[in-house]
Amino acid sequence: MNFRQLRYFAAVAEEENIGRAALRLHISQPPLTRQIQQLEDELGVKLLHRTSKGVELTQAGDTLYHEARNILALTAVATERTVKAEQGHLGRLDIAIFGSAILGLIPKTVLEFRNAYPDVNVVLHTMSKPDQIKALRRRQIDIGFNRLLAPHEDITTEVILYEELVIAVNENHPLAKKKDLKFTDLAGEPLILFPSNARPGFIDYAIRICNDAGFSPNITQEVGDAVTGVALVASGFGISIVPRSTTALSLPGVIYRDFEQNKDVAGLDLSCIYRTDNHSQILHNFLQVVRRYAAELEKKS
Amino acid sequence: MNFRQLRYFAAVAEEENIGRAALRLHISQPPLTRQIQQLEDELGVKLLHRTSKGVELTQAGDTLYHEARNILALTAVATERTVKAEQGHLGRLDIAIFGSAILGLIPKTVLEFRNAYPDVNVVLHTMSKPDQIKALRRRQIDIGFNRLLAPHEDITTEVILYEELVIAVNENHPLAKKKDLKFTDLAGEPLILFPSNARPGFIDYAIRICNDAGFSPNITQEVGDAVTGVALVASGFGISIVPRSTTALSLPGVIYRDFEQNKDVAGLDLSCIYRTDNHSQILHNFLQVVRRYAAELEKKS
DNA sequence: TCTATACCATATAAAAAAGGTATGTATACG
DNA sequence: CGTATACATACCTTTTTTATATGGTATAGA
Repeated sequence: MNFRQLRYFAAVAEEENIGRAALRLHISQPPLTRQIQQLEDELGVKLLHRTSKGVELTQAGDTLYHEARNILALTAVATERTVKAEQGHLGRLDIAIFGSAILGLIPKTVLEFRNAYPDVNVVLHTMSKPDQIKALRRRQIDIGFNRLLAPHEDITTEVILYEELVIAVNENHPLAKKKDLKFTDLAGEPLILFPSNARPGFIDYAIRICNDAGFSPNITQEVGDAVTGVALVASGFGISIVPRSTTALSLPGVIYRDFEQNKDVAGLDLSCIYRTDNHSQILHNFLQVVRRYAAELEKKS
Repeated sequence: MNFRQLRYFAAVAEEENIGRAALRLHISQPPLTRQIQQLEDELGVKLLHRTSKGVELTQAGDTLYHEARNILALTAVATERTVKAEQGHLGRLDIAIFGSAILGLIPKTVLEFRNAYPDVNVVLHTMSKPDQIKALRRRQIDIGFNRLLAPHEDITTEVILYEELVIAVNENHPLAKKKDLKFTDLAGEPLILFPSNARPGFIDYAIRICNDAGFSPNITQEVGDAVTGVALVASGFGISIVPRSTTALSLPGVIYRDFEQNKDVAGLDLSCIYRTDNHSQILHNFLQVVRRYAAELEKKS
């Protein structure tokens, strides 16, 4: 059995007349007769009653006709889906994010991507930095988002955006009133930093930039994620340095303040990582959405 | 696209190696390479990444692989179902019955047929005699059951069984005590007959056989079906003549009595009708079940 | 760095399949 | 009783598919 025979048979079934079906198929009548005969021989089943005015389906023929329509329709869908898959409109994208990355760019990007590519199944995984690298190599994820990423041989690191650091203080804290906030004003202040569960991370980076500024930070608390950290600021446990995207999280009593001459204060990257040898069109499409969205953010600021 | 290409591609996808797949398919490697290339060209889609150790599926290739498996499986099922349909194991059978035929042979036959041919969809239609003929001609039904059928040119009438007539009387009625019941004993008795909604029917037949016996029947009541008729007998409205199969219906106060020398009293056929040109295997299989069951009944009596 | 090996790709000739034309056969219809 | 219509068959041509032989490329090991 082959597609041609099914296609031919469906035409004959619909026309109930071999000659007319042949006309419709743009072939002559004898080859069509032969193809139907071959189909019957191969199945060992009479599909048509030959009458003087044409043919009519036997019960077996009727059954096969419905099956054939089904198969032919499915085949059309199959090619369609294959082409869609090639264009990155169909498939699956596994994205790794880190805890506090739920804020800001990532959720909006993912949302936009899902709208643009509704047939791509997007799966989000929360993963630490080293786990993201491992999962990429194991091909468990296609792309990961993180900060302060070290370069790897087989993995491309692409900086999506650079975020300035801002300070989160309780509204009752003296620094909340002070203008022209400088980085060195943090000396001696009780610092709350996150995340504490991925090393090397923001904390190590914060220590380094404090040292560069000429003082040792007084880290009183390490927490796992931004929400907890800012919550502690709200409760008056101390102050915190956070990337600007965290300001999307507004808690009562918490005030975010820019540093004076922010350009001089070191900022923080948000990067994504993916296997350099991953030429998936889906990944490519997703990266385009990310880049476009990041460029928009850049323009606004 | 054709089945061969899908079959070949599925093998390549599973082996991840064209040479090995060719071995499995019992063809040499170059034609397989070419078939895959043609498939790719036709779809305009790269299905495989060629590597040094073999091939691996692209996202499009993976998509097509799953579709291909689906189509191939469906095709196998299609041939299976077509053969089953030819053997009368798959399809639909529309049966027409008349009101009181719910008793006796028909339900048991249908049940047995459904057990033997579970993939045949049996649909029962309640229909009067002329409607059955019409529905047969319109191919709305495949077979009808009825009594006292006139012959038709295009329709085969097959007597399934011949039922003797018995009398249904109330236990308090004088005839209930009388032995050696003769047909002429019915003269003057109030008769309840059915069905009243299909002419010519049993009623006309009853009038005729009474006339033949030398008296005019005293028909006091015509009702639509056996259940109502026998219920009236139970209530003492009169007596009734019924085919023996009706005795399956036992109501309090109703006694069924045979006629003496029953052979002489005319009986009643139960026949089935079907289009003479209907060579459906399903119908054939159903008729076999009916005949076997009728033969069993015959043997018992 | 060279060679052996294991792949996939290409070229060509033979075999198989599909298509076309002409003709045959059966049935309905005027 | 001939004509028209529809499917079947015979025979030849064209296209498609396969196998064999050969070439090219990347990897592994000496």
